[in-house]
Amino acid sequence: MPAQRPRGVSIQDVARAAGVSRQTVSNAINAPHKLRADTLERVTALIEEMGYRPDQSARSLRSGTRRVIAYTTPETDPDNPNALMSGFLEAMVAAAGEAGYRILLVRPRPGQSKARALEDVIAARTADAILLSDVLEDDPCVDYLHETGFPFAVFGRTRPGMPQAWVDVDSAQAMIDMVGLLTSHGHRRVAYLGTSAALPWLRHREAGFRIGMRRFGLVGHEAFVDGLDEVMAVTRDLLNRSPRPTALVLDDDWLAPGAYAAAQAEGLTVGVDLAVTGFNDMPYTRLLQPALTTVRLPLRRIADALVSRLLQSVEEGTPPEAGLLLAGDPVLRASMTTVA
Amino acid sequence: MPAQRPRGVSIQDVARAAGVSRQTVSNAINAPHKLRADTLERVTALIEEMGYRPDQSARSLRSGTRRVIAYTTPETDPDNPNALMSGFLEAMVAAAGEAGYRILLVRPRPGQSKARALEDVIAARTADAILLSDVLEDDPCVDYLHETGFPFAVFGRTRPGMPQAWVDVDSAQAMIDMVGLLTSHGHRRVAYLGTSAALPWLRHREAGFRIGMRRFGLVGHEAFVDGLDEVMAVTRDLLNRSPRPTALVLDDDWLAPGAYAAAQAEGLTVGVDLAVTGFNDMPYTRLLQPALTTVRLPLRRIADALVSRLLQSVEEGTPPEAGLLLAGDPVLRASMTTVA
DNA sequence: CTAGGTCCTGTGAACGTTCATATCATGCGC
DNA sequence: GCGCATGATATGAACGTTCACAGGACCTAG
Repeated sequence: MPAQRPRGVSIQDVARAAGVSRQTVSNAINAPHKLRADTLERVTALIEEMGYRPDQSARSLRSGTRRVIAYTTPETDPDNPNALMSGFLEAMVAAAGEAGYRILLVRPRPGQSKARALEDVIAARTADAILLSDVLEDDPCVDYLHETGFPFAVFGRTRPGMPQAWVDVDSAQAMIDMVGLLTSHGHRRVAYLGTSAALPWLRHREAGFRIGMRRFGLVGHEAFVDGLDEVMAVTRDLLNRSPRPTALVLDDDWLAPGAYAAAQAEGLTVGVDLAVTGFNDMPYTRLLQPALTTVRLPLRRIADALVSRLLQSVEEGTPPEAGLLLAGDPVLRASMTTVA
Repeated sequence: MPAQRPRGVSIQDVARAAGVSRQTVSNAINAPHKLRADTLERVTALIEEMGYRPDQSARSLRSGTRRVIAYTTPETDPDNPNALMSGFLEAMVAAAGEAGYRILLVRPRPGQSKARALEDVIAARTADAILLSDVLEDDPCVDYLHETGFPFAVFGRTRPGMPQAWVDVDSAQAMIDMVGLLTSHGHRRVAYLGTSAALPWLRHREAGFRIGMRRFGLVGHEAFVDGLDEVMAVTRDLLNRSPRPTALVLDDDWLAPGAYAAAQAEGLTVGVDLAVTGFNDMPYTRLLQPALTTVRLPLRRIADALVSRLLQSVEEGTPPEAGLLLAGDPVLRASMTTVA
């Protein structure tokens, strides 16, 4: 038998203690301007003293608002761990917190689809809005949320027919900028090592690289790996193509340790004979020797934008008109080199 | 003015449609055995068809149970990013989910103490239980939760006077085992590179290393670094002490990239001339060249144990009698060497 | 002194569920 | 056929809050 946990201080208790009505106490919290200064002070003092906080469930039931954002955590692939998630969540918790919202982590039960898990969240009125990340081009979750009209936002992008409630990094531009950065350091022969997974953001980076190469008139090759094991071999091969590259652009930081080792195996010293750049600014990139030049995602700005879009959808009932692209910040570290 | 979101299907709607009472619908969900087979079938079919889910707030308000575990996310120090958090959270979400609970992320508002944030959670009846991690020896949060008697559990350890509702990795034993592993690979001279931060788990690892060294009769030196910048210099110095070590034990994976570079600077090849071991099995350790031998934390078992302890506290009202130490799994990778 | 406004505060109802309990039907033994 | 137990379903109340509105105090102008 579950132990009966004593209920806490209720609004009625405070009202009685203060000699006012429930509504007055409620107003002290939700609409302080409606109270006379002395009453307000007396009531708030008592609220503080008695440790009263409105019961979240009761408040939600009555007002219909939960002050909760549900986030469906993406399944992490052990082969390509989403080390980003930690930082992204951190930023989201902070941004949501400042707006008075909390993040609830939701995961489909075993055998349950992600869309079904969202259906539960909506039907059980667990959250006011839903946050998605790592969505694919034709993600069924987006379609489902679009149909229901439930407020949501996406870290990533949604396709044209869908609500444009998304915020993303301008990966293509960041790559163009990275090529520009290499150009300004004298590089002319730049190779690209990518991941072959069919993820939209990887394709954006690839496209950006190509645009940058054309724009700055550089030459180079591209190669793609399918898993960790291939990194060494493919990178060594890439470094041996002619013209031999002076810089190696990676589409993700996770390729860096392998690339460093491949360079060393080829007798090249990263940061001296070869420049290497990454993408994402994962925590460990600063630990590498030499530290990796990469693109930092503006996680806090992304989170702020997502929260403001979510709140707009919740409060006004209309999703944002257009997506928002935020610039990535290139971080120059020791893996960059200058070519005479 | 906030748009009025239409309320969803209520228990009354289903009851009317099925021609039964509210209570019967409620029983179909919460106590199916109380219904006659045909009624149950009819009602559940209708529940499914109408997409009815009990309103979480109403249910919580009435029953007093939220099915939510609050987790106060530790502040991540940018200098020592807690890459572990991602994996731990993942495991917690999964473990809690299987028990029908969800994880709510809570963070103190700016200028608010962590204990105060917990007070809010408890007073507002936002969660049934609280999960803490990264607690220090005399963490005020633990004292506070102890006083209030609110159900909680800790990833880490609590000091003797406190409720022993904790689960932790037996870091000391893992270090002893690691020294044993090195011994079995023929190592006799082993150096220890630690982090000087005053964190309990680091001290457990250090103590374990010393016990292991004594037990296996090995010799070696210890050195500690205070920040990233010192790793190179301190490691090189350590490698030059006499007797020159054949293995280097790190107290955390994050030291590995620097240690690798230091070894290289000393003309040593990790995985050939020098064995290096880490702790935590962070995602990037597999990417290093050579891949790092390290200690994997049994995150899923930790999460399961934490959830079962939390539920015990919630349902029976009494915290567990004693803490639980789980063994870490040594992961043998290419950074290990064999000494003749 | 009173009408009419402006604040401020109080009261009943409602949100959707589950608890406690009542009612009803059914089956069984005698 | 009757009393009684058993199991299935229904009813009223309660959880703690906020909404909508009613009421009261106070002030000012006529």
